[in-house]
Amino acid sequence: MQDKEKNIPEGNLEGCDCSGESRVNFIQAQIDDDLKAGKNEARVHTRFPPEPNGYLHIGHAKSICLNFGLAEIFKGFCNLRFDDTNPSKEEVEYVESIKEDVRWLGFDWDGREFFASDYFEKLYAYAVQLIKDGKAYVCDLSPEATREYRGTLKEAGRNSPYRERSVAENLDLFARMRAGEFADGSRVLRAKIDMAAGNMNMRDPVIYRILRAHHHRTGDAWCIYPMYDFAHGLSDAIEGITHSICTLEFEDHRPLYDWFIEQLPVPCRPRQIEFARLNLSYTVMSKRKLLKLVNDGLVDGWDDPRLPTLSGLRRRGFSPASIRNFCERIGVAKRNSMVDVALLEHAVREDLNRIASRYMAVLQPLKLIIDNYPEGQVEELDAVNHPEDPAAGSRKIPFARELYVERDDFMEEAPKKFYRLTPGREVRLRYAYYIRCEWVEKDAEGKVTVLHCSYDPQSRGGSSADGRKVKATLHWVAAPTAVNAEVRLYDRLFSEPDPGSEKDGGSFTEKINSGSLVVLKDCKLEPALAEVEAGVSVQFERLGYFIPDNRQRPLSSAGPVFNRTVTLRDDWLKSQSK
RNA sequence: AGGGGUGUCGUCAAGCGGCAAGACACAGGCUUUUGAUGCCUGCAUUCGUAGGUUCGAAUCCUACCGCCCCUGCCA
Repeated sequence: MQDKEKNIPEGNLEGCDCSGESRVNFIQAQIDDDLKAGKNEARVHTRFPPEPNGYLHIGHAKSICLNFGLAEIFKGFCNLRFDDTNPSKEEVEYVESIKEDVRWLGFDWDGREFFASDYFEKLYAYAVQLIKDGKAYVCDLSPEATREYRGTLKEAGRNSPYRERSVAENLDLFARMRAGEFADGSRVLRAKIDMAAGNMNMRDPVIYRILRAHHHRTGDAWCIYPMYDFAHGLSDAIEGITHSICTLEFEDHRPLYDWFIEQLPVPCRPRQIEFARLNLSYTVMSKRKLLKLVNDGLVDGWDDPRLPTLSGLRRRGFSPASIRNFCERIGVAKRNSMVDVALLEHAVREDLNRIASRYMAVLQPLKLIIDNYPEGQVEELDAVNHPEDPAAGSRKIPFARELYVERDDFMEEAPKKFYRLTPGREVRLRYAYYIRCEWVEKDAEGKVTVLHCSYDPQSRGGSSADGRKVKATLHWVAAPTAVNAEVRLYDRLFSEPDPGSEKDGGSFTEKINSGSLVVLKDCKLEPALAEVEAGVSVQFERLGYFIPDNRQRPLSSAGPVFNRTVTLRDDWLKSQSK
């Protein structure tokens, strides 16, 4: 480890958080090599290049953290560039949501906001240059014919009959394509490379197609649009990008990426490096599947708290820091893998445990009456807001003769390991008193409706005068001052680790976890919870982390609505399910 | 005539010829007015398999096996 640190160039040590706990990933190692070789003036400039055709998800977060992180580590820059070369799928709504999500995650592109469409004119000029150099030609083959001529994975393709058109004719035809003289799909501009290449991407790839669609930025100025392979690398070059980080499926495109850069007089020679995209267990990540869930009404929009979209995670209560930490921990490599959601859950708990104030809320209320407590009396008890952070201060909570406690905290016939409330047993009400269950009221079906208890006035605050111990501490809410609320309990959207795999035949929508959303309407909150501001995570003691739903109208008379981000770890529950 | 990748603990992931980091998960224990948090302990004699080179191999060589990606005028 000592030796390793010595190998890091002086200038990069500062600001590099490879000071011991985290190590360089393979991309950082490759960038180090490029820096040592003095490539691109020893600059590091990356970019995050989303196509504005959908919402960002946690897989994008991995890429965002990687690209912006690399720029920070190497003291370079990271651009935000929208890859908007296909107007038939892209919309402004998406560019806005993408910007909001990147900002929310905590990254700042500092004005370096670009669009591939900004370069349409330059890209067109590059294409003309290729034609002049005899490296591109206009092809009249239909889409079907093009496919047929391309050959198969095992057989070489055949040259297009239009491959040997003269430069003059190609120039004329390409200009007329732009001028709108030809129908959509009737002609394309193709790079002249090698129809026998083992790599399909090199079999004279299409670089411009005719497409009459309204573009969100250029309007109807163009009826021809560049393809990804042509536009992406050249946009990188135009922006002075040094390292173009993308996912594994583009590995096969790298020779083409390099080919365009080599053929044209570009200002910079970026290097494409691929890494494995993120797969998370118990969820789906593909845009197609997410879109289906949204369109089929299987979830409540793109920001449904069960979705791995950044807007969904935000609504669910995941903090930006927890997502960044998660992305840090999963690492970056080239092997396909599936990360356990438990790691994401761990990351939120870790962050929220640190920052969330504690409150008491009863989700499934069971009435509890303290028979020896003065009728009509209400007193204020002190409660700390955060047991590990004195600076968080304390608050008063009202206590009264009638309370609500959690249904799960009482069992008439308790198993040996259950040490919460049961007839005859004494437990502590957090920050309040020791109470003992004396008897229970039941309804006609035998369901317990009210717990009658006695309390020890000497135990005010939660500790007894004689020092006797009690095994359990329960959370509670005073009935007279309880705030009614709706609480939504979220769980993993799918019941299988890899719902996206189609190996078992079934559609992923059949694997939806029917218990992924449970809505509780008669929850009782301590008064202070009515004041929690939007976007602020809190802990309901002994239950989990919650956040006010961000779609609820502020003045709703129905009372607050909270979303459960994640439960607290629960060894008792765990031991029960075994 | 195919091309490109990749195989290290249940899940991620370091490792780059000198004797298998770390995290999550899991299992125990201590502390605790949250069965939370925190703390401690355990958890790969072995690196897809088989050969070879070497004093020494997860690291080098050879062969085999598995898995992923590629035949959009999508990105």
